[in-house]
Amino acid sequence: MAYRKTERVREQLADKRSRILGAARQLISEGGFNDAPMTAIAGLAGVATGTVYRYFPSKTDLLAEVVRLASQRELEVVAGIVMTEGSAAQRLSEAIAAFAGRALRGRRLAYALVAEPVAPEIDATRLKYRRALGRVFEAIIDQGIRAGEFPAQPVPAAAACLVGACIEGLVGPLSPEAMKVEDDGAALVAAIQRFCLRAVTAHD
Amino acid sequence: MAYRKTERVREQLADKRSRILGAARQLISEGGFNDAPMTAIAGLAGVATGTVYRYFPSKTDLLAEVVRLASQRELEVVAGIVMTEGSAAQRLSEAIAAFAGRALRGRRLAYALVAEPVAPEIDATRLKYRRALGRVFEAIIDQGIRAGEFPAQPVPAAAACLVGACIEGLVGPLSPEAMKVEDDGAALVAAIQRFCLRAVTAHD
DNA sequence: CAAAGAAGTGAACTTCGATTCACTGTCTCG
DNA sequence: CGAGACAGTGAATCGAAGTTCACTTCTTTG
Repeated sequence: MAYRKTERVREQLADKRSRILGAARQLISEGGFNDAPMTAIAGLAGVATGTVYRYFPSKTDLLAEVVRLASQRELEVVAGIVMTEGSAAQRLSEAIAAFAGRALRGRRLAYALVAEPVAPEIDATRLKYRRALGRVFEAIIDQGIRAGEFPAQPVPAAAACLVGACIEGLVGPLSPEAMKVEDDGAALVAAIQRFCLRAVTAHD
Repeated sequence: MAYRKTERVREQLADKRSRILGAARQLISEGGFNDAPMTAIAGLAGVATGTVYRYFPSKTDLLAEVVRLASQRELEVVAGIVMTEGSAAQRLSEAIAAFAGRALRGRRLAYALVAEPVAPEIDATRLKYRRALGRVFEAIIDQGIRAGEFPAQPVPAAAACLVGACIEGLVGPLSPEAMKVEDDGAALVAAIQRFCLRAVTAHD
């Protein structure tokens, strides 16, 4: 009589959930948040609109989850680098290269993740990610100062500036309008890298 | 028979136009774009909703004009500094201080101007302003390099990084959530200033 | 297999704010 | 003044999503 979910069903549900998330992510990657209405997401995922609401209480929740997952991934990559061996300068350099490089590869999504207009509630998730990225930079700067590699400096402010320099250095090329020009990604990343290193390593 | 606008009428019209712009600007300054629906703008300006459409073809146009005017003003201040006497480093320092200081004073508006979620069309206007700010920085860096003050460096990238550093260094404190904490504005501006100067003046 | 419970459906509903427009008020000029 | 033209009004309209829900389809269990 009672209906117990079997393991197979449980998997199908999890599957469908990630299909929906994947569809949303793809639409956002291609056309930004504006090109991801519920009907389109549902359509791409191969389910009816109503079904989406069995998995996510609202569109905001769904989008926030997409942002959270994508951001989390980026953060992990950068944070992983902080833990490696090497001088602070080296690791900072690598972290920036990783962040910028990945952003350049997945341009549209990166733009949505860091810069595109969205609802405040989703923006909060995005902001959290920025802060986390900031903390990663803070950690490296802190280590650099203590190791005598970097001069003393206000760490949170410097970290925020680093985040900003990376993002804006990319948002120019990232922004939808500018995306037509196929610029030299490697050179751009290198320029940003050097800019950031000079900023934290130089003495006033 | 014909109806020629007299000078007085012409003035009244221009007046009403700027009253509407002012109302929109005020609402945006207080609560961001979301707190500025047409009815509220019209109400604050003391006209009917329909009247607004005699002055602006659409809400987008109205908001874009507000952004344009506000941005223009900021740009003028910064650009004015480039033209003054003094070393490139000095002027860069002053330009940053002016930009950051003004932004900190008019926080909510500054946030709306640089970071708040908006319609793509308005975003384009905002982007234009960022680019213009970038060009100002480019000019200073260029002069610094030619004067031998700064080392050679990719100028557009460096300028973009400067813009980003300034904005992000502020958006942390600017963002609506963080606005409760009353931090030390002067210290923050000083930190950003030094960060930026180190970045452009130091040798690799 | 039949019943019960869960998942899926998508058309209809709701909301919300931009935009319109038929009408009224105001001004210029002969 | 009176006609013609412009300005102002705000309730009604419209459009665009997000969300709901009565109904269908599928899955499990006795």
